[in-house]
Amino acid sequence: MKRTQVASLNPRKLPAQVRSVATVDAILQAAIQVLLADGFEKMSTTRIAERAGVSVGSFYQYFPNKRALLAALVQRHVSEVAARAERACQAVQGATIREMCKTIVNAFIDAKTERADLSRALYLPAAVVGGAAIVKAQSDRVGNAVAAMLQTASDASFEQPKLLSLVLVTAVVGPMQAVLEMGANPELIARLRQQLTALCVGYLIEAARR
Amino acid sequence: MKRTQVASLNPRKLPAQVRSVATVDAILQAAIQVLLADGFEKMSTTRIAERAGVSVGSFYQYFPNKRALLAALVQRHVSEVAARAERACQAVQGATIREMCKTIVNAFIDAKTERADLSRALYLPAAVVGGAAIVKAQSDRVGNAVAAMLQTASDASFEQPKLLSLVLVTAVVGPMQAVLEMGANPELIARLRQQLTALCVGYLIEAARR
Amino acid sequence: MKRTQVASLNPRKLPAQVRSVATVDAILQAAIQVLLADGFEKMSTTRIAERAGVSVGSFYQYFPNKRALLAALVQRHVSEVAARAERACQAVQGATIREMCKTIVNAFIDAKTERADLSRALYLPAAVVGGAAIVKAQSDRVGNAVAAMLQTASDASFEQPKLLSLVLVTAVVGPMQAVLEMGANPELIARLRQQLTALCVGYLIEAARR
Amino acid sequence: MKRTQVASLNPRKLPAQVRSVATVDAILQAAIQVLLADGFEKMSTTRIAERAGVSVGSFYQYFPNKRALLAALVQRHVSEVAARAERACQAVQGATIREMCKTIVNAFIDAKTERADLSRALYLPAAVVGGAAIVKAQSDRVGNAVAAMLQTASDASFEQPKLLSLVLVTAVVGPMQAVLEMGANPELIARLRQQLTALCVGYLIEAARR
DNA sequence: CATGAATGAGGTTTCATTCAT
DNA sequence: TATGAATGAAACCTCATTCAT
Repeated sequence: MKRTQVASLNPRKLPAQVRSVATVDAILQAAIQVLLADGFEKMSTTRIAERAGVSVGSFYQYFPNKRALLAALVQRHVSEVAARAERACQAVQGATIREMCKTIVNAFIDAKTERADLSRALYLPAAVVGGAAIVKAQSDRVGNAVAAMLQTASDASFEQPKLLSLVLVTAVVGPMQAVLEMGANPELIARLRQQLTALCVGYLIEAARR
Repeated sequence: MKRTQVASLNPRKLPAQVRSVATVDAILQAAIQVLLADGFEKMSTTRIAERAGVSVGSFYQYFPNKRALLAALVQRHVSEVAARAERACQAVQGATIREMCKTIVNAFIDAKTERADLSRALYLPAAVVGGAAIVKAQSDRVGNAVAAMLQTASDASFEQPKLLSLVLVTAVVGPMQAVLEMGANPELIARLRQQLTALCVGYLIEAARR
Repeated sequence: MKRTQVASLNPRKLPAQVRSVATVDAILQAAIQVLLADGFEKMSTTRIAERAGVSVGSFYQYFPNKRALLAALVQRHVSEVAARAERACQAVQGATIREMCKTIVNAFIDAKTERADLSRALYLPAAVVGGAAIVKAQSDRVGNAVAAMLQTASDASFEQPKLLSLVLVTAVVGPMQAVLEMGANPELIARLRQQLTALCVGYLIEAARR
Repeated sequence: MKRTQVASLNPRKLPAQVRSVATVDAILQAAIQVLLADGFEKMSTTRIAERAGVSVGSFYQYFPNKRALLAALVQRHVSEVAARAERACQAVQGATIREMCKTIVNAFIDAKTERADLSRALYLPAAVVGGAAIVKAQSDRVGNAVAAMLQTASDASFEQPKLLSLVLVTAVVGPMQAVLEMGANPELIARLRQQLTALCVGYLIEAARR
């Protein structure tokens, strides 16, 4: 992260050829491996390239700088989680509040626990890369999906669906992270599902009441 | 010729003389200034010492390494926020659930917004330093206080106060962070107070119901 | 934020391209120059790289750390002296004891005086780098050659050739070093040749007698 | 060994008072302890002072700089060994060559093995401090004693006793060091006594013959 | 396009030495 | 005299990035 920070984070060129796609993918995979195996501090461009089986030069053919790689990494992960949540939202249109909450909480927990290690490991890269923005974008995306879903609830209606969704989505992350940090044993996860559902349901009821 | 580096994060030497205390304090203050003004990446020990008006040598007289300083910084901040929350909890023993939630949410938001910039800026140091542990410790502390408070609620009783408190405390952080990230304008903060209170109240009611 | 340092003394990368070979060589030469001109204490990696006309980065591309360079330096020197002695031993197979002693003493003195300055200067690096091991290895090598040679002596036979050789080889170093330290004028060197030969011959006769 | 190297190596003041003597001694002892326990690289003035139970300031009251301490350390050790050898020489005036050699070799080996660890550990300090000079001085001292002894030999007479003594004294060190490095087990030491005696006797006979 | 040797600013940390108290 | 906080030059080493081949 030493020299210039000016360069944009967009990929330097669109991988038109098949080989390019493969290379980019190899680099991203290698980055994850290095991150998980050696930690963020040891995650150097050289090491990543080595692990990916390409030269550092090639690395810079596909990413303008290291930040861009980190951003891509975070982007990919976050947006996959978001996509899942989105799908879950669409699947329960028209259901009851409780049904809705149960569904998306489960989707979220499943997505997170499946790649719990990566999730934790990406914490630092996200922070470095200004992940807030990326996370924000995806949160909004999920927020929109949630808002849309809430509008269809069979047993309640809401006045400020946008704000509600934001709170809902961000509130759920903290407890999840905490439990992941505590070691994520199945029994604890199970209780977390109940509690997060209760958190969401309770909030929505309380918010709807006014 | 380098030397081995075991080095705990504990302070290298407890400041005995008056001069020492001043030095340590100057270093901590300078660290915060540098972090806020130049950002985490530029936060080098040299620069901190310079800003503090002491030599690098003095820095290392009191901190075994850079991590230790970061840890101290995070520790100080987090534990002050925790202390506030703790005091708020004790102040509303015996009140209603709604009263309790309103009080601690406000205390939390006040503590965070007062030093909003620092709060945001410490995010990355915390991540680097394994802040999870520090945050966990303080969360537990607040969690205990919250649990104790909940036991005295005049209008409800709870079966798993520990788990409830954990979820409560960690759930509140995300929305706060998100709003801080969005620029923390007063109007938004005001709405956040309502929503977080609703979140907590709703959760507690929902949890008590079973 | 430092990283752990395990780092063996083995070269970090084997120079493949022509350019690399030149770089490594330039570094080794520069190291010797700095050692001789400025002394061991002033022999920093920066200074060496500077003198070699390369960047510090290049230095660390080929040597994992400073110790490794020192080790390489000592290794090269010691093993060249050893090689010479070895060749001398093979050249006088079957001769008389006196002939043998004269030959290897001369070979040893020649090798040492030719690069007398380097020999003296490498004393400290060797000590720092645990040169004992390197020297030991090469001593053994010479010892073996000497032992083999002794077995072919036309006028004597020995019972413990290994032990004899060890003593012989190590005994010869001290007086040599002492004379080097005294300024190594030709007249003194000449007398040293006689005395060391006498030392060796006398020892062998005395040892054979039993 | 950082700053000025100009300052003399002589003690800054003669310890006139008893307390002073005790302090100097404590420092020297502490230095040895640190050297043996932590190694030369970790042997800092601060650590030595700490171990000695005095402040760094006091350290510099008694030694003008670190080199002076090292020099004193080496001096003390080497001169004690020399004194022993000297006494041994005087004790065998008028004896036969073989008797003489046996005696001084034993004296030397005894002195060295008694403090074998210290002997090895002082190797590096000696090199750093220009121990050559110190060792030279003591070697000369021993050389003189040996020369004087040789003059009284009952069964031989020598033409160049000074040169002979120098070679004798320095020749004996190498094998000793080698054996110490190999682990110094008693059986090996015993054989070393024989071999070194043979080395000396053989040399003297050979030298006397001409 | 790929390679990987080269770069060098800059980071962290040590430690001999001084001097105000 | 003793203390130990403070100093700061300088050492080692890393790693994102470039560019000649």
